[in-house]
Amino acid sequence: MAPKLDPAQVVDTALRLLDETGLDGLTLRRIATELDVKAPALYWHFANKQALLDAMATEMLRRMSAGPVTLPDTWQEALALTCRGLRAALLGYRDGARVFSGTRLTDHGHAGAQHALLEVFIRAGFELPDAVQALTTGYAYTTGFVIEEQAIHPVPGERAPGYDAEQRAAAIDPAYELAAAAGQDIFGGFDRFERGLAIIVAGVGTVLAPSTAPGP
Amino acid sequence: MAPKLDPAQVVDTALRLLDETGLDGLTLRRIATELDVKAPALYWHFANKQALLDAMATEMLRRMSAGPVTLPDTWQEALALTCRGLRAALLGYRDGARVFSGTRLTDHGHAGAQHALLEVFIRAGFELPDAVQALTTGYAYTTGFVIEEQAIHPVPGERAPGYDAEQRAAAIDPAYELAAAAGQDIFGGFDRFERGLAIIVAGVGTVLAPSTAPGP
DNA sequence: GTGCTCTCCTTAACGACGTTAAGTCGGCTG
DNA sequence: CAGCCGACTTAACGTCGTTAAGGAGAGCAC
Repeated sequence: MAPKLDPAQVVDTALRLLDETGLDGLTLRRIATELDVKAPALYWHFANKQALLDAMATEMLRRMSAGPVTLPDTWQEALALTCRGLRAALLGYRDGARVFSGTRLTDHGHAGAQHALLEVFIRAGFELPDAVQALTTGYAYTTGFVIEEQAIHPVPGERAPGYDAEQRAAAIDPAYELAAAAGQDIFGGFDRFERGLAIIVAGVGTVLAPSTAPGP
Repeated sequence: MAPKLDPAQVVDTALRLLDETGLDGLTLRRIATELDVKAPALYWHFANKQALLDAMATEMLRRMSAGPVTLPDTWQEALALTCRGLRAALLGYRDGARVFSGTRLTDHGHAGAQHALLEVFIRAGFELPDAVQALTTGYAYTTGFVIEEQAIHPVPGERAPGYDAEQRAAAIDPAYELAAAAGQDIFGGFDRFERGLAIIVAGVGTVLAPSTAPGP
């Protein structure tokens, strides 16, 4: 008999529901109902809920890597583009960063993209460990940033309660004016992500980059 | 009657249990049992479980800030020291980063430390928004790094299954040798955190730092 | 065509969780 | 002494992830 369910479709539906309900509201029963199936049916295709979450995270990344196949020539642009892409992929789903950081990837389909990216660095004269260091630093920054970002804006546009800058400033001991004023910048809207990214790219340039003259 | 429970003691016990059980195993019933009390008693002191988690995160930070009261003079050392301290605080508890990134702080006792830190930047000639940018970039990097770190090492020393470098290399398409080899560096033990921190400090230096000569 | 097996799903249920409602019981105040 | 209130217990609700047992239908054997 033609199976009513296939894993890819389950992941699809789960990702769609994630946007509606958030990670905490994403239950197996809800997913199953949406697929017109009872909850235990999911266990035929996934060992448990975590396995489904892993598959969801993998699919999120896959959709990101599916985008631009051509990388820029300079490692600076390649690194920045990758981090922007990762951020966009995580922001593309509600609680995307939390899902992503709580899972292990279930396949290595992203190895191709990773390889291509590393090649850009190698071609620029980086040693492999340095290239890896540059990448992982960018990844850590990006995931950390987006986790905080999504804690403030669970769904883009809305704003979680308790993150209001004025309210925060009022609660802080006035003696610490700097910390209070900082809230305006922390919660303010301008593009902190891009500036942080610029910091990291520049830092890689001074700490890790080989001499600008390519080797013989 | 002398209350059997006080909130600080509850937070204490919960943090201790967190190390034993991990975040997923940390239930209200378990915490209550440890305190020789029934679970609903906790609702007298905390509105719900999230409120307790918030208090735990706050206490984690408080213990961190309780440490070194004297900051270094240079912003470079101050930034690095703060990020190292944050990492140490998060690593100090099992799933510390996950607890921390999922919560909002319940008081602003850390405002003092934040103020002092910002002052170091201001004294070095930074504009406040730039100082905040430097800090938040370091924070995002640190939390992102530690979340990944604790996903691999749930409890320091042990290692979660599925994160073995050789196993990973074997699973990757051999055509992507760079990505496979990268695993050795990703999972390898040397100090990626410090190098990433150096990248960020250097990047702040080139992107944000004012001219080295202090203004009049 | 009957019977076997394998795949894929259902029904029923278990134990644990967060949380709420109602009750209890000591100590303090009038 | 009566009454209130703070702090906790007992009982229970609904939901969750997960497991066990069973059943319907397709494909093959003979």
